[in-house]
Amino acid sequence: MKKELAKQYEPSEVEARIYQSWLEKDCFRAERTPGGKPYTIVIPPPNVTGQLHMGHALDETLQDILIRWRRMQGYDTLWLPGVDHAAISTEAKIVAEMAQEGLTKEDIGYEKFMERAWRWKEKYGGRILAQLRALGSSCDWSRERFTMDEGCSRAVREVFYNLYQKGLIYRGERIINWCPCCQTSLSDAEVEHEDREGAFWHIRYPFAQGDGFILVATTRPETMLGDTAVAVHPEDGRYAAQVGRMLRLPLTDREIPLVADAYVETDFGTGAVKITPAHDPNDFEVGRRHGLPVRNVMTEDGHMNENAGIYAGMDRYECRKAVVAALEAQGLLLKTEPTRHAVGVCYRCRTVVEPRVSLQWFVKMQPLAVPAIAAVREGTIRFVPERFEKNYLRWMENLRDWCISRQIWWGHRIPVWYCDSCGAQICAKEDPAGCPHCGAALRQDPDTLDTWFSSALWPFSTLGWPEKTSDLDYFYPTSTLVTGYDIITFWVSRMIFSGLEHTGRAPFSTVLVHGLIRDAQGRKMSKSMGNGIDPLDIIAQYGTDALRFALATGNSPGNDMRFSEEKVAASRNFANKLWNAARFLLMHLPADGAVAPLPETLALEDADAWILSRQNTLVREVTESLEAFELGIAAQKLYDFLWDEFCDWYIELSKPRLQGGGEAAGQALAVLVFVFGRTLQLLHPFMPFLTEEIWGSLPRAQGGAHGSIMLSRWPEYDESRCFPVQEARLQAVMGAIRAVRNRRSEMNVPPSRRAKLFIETAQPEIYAAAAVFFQRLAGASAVELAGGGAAPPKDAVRIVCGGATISIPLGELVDLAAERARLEKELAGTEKQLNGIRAKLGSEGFLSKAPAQVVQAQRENAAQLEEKAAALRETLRAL
RNA sequence: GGACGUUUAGCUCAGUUGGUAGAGCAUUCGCUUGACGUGCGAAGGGUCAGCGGUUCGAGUCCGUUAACGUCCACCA
Repeated sequence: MKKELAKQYEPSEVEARIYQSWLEKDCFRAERTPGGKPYTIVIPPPNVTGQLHMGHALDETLQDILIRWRRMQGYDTLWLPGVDHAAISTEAKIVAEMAQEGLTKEDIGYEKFMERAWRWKEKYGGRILAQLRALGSSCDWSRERFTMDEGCSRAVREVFYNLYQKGLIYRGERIINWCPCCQTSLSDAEVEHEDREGAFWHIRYPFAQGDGFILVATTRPETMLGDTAVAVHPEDGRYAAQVGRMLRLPLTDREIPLVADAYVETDFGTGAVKITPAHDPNDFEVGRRHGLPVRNVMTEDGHMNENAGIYAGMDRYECRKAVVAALEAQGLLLKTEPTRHAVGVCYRCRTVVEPRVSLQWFVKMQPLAVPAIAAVREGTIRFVPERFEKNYLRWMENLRDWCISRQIWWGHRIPVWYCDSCGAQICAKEDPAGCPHCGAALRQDPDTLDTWFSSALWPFSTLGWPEKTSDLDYFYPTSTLVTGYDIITFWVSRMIFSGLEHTGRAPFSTVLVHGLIRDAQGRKMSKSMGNGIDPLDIIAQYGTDALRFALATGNSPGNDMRFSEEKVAASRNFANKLWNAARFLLMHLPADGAVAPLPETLALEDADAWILSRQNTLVREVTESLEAFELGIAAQKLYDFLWDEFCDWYIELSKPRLQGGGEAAGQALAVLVFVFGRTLQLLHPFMPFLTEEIWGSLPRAQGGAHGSIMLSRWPEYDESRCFPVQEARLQAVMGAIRAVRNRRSEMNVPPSRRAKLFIETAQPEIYAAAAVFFQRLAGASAVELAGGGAAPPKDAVRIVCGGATISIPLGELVDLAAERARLEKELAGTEKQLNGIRAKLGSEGFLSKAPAQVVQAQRENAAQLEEKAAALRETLRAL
C-alpha cells in the first residue's frame, strides 16, 4: 500500500523507533556460521569518567560504517562494545566529588570507596552506552564488556601471572614519574612535556678543604638538598686535578665527593653536574656507578621531608624560593639565568611530575617489543594511513620498561602477596588463603595496575580469553581497529605486543587511524575552554544521520577535522533531499503499490540505461573506496550521485513518462525504484536511520517482501548493466540542455518565455528522442531538427556544443553584433585549446612515451574541438 | 634537537597507480518549475605556499625554503 510521508524528514520521530526495531529483531547479534567469514571490531572502550564527545562520535561512526557494510556483504560481523574503568581519571573524579562533601578516601576507607566507584561506573557507564545507541551504533549489546568485569579481570590475572613467571614482570626501586597531585606513579607515556618558564641557577659548591669551589648549574635547586655528589667529565682538563676531593654541600652540613663520569657533557652549562640520585633518572644511574647514597628529600605530596633539614614540610616550590634566597644571602648564588625549558607534566592533571626513587612493578619491554616491531615491519599489521607506522615503530624501538603499578584504589589489584613472617612473595591467579611456605597470613600488594594494562588485553579478554571459547576461536584476531592517533602509543602498541605474547597472534590486521575533532577555529575541543560540542545536542537539532554523514565526509584518514555546524546542516539538507525523492516516488506509485519488473535491456530508454549504468559504476566505486578505507570518498560519491545525477537529472527526466501514465510510466517507475533502492543500500552504513525508514516505505522489490535494509545484501557490480553508448548520448543531451539554460540565463530570458530550438547535428536521433527534455528543462516550446537543407532561423542565438549547433530564435532579444562577438570569442578560446592539444599530438615524445589510451583520448578531444571550431565558423558565416 | 603533518576558490576541505583543478558554505543573478525554498536553474572566483629538479606531461614524484601545527627527545 502507498504510504504518505511528511514534507520534511523528522529524524527525532524515526530514530528511536527504528533503533528499537533493530534491537527487537536482534539485528546486531553476531552469529558464528560454520565456514563463515568473520569481521570483528572491538570498540575503543570509552572511559567511564564522563560522556561521549565529538571525537567519540567520529570514532563510533567510522566503526559502524565498516560494520554495517561488512554485515551487508554477508560477513559474520561482531562489533563488541564496552567501557574502560580509566583508573586515575575516574578515581580523581570520585575524589573530587567526595571533596565537595568534605570527604577523603581515607575517611571512608577502601571498601566504601570501592562501592562508591562501582556506583559511579553504573551511572556513567550506562549513560555512555545510551549515547552510543543514539549514534545508531550496531554493537552486539549481548557481548558488552567492562575492563574490570569478571572475565577481563581474570585475563589480567592470567597475564600478570604468566609474565611474572617468565620474569617479564619484576619489582624494583627505580626512578619513576611521580604525580604529587594524583599521588601515584606514572608510566613514561603518561607524562607529557610542556615548555614552562624557569631559570638556570649557578651555584658555588665550595671545597671542604682549602679554597676554591665548583660551579654547578641547575633548574631545580631544591633538589640540591638530596645531592650526594657532583660529577664532571673524566677528560675535562678543568677539573681533572680536583676529582676525588670533597665538597661542602651548601645549606647542609654534609660533604659530598667530586666524581668523574662520562655522562657529563663538558660543553653544557658549567661542565659540572650536581648528582641527586633520588630525584633524577640520570643521576640515579650515575649514583649506581659510583656507589652513591640515595637521599630522598620529598614526600609523596610534593613537600620536603625530614631529609631536607630546616626546609622539611615546605612545598617543593616554596622550598625552591627559600633555597635560592639562602644561597644568595650566603653569596653562593653566582647568577640566575632565565630560561624556557620542557618539564614533564601529568597527562591527567597537568601537575609537574617529580622524578622520584620508588619501589614499583615493571614490565620488561625488550622481549615483548621485538615481535611487536616485526609484526608491523612485516605487514602482519597495517596502519592506515601508513605514516603512523613510523610513529609506532619509533616509540616501540625506544621503549624503557613499563611502570605498571599505581598507588590508587580504583583498578585491578596487583596479584602478589607478601608473607610478613617468612618473607615470601607469592604471585597467584587465585587469591591464596595463606602462605604456602609457612602458613601465615598474607598481605596483598596494595597497588593497582595501570589502566592500560587491562585495555591492552581488550581484543582477546573480551572474547573470553584465557578460556578457549567459541567466540575467541571464531572472532579473534579481530579485523580492524579504529582509533585516534593520540592513543597509538598508550593503547594500540600495547595491544599489539600483548596479543602477540599471550595469544601468539596479532590482535588485528588493520589499524584505521583518524584525527582529532577541533572546533571551528581549529582549537582542540576541551571542557575547560568550553568549546566542546555535545553530539547529542547536534543530534537533537539535525538528526543522527546528518551528524554521521558530516563526520564521515570531507576529511581524509589521519587528518584533524574542524567541526562546523554548517556542515551538519548541509548533511541534514541532504537527508531531507532524499526524503523528498522518496516522497516523489511514492506519489507516483499506483494504488496497489506494485512496481513493474525492471525492463529488458533492449527496451530501456537512453535515460534509463544511463542512470542504471551510472549507478552500476557507483556500486563499484563505493565498494572499492570502502575496501581502501576511503570512507570520505565513498560518502562524497554517494552524495554526488544521489543529488546531481539521480535527483536533479534522472527524476526530472522521468517526469514526462510518469505524468503520461501507462506502460511508460510503469517502466520509469521501475527504474526509479530500482536505482533509488540500490543506492540507499550503499548509503545505509552512513545514514542508517533515514535509509531504513525510506526502504520500509518503498514498494517491495521484485521477488517478494524485503526486511530491514541493514540485513539486505550489499549490491554488486553487474557487467551486464554497463551502457557506455547511452551514457555518451545522455551526456550530449545534458550538455545541450545546460548550454541552452546558460544562454537564456545570461540573456535574462524569463523562464516563462518559451522559444523553439532549431538543432543542426549529425546525430539527429539523439536529440529527437530528447525533444521532451528540452521542452521541460530548457524552456523550449518545440524542437526542430535541421534536415533536408532547412536553414536556421534569423534573429536567433547560436549555441555550439557537443555535436550540435542550436539556434534559439528570440526575436527582439537578439543583438546580432553581440552574438557575433560572443561566438568569435568562443572560437578563439576553442582554437587556443585546440592548439595546445595539437602541440601535444605533434610532439614526438608524447606520441612515443604516453600510453596509447591517453594519446587516443587526446585525439578524440582534438577531433571534437575541431568539429566545434568548424561549427562555430560556419555559424559565424551564416550570421 | 629529531620526526611527521598541513599550506588548493572569500571560508572549511576533497583530489590514491602523474594526463588540461572539485565539493559544501558564502557571493551575484533568475525562478510559486505539481518531490523538496532544508529547493531549482545560472554565474563569478584558483600562476594548487616559494624555488629547483625528474618527466612528453607535475596539485600529484624528488630536493629545498618558508609559515603554521603535532608527536617524540634525560642535556643538568
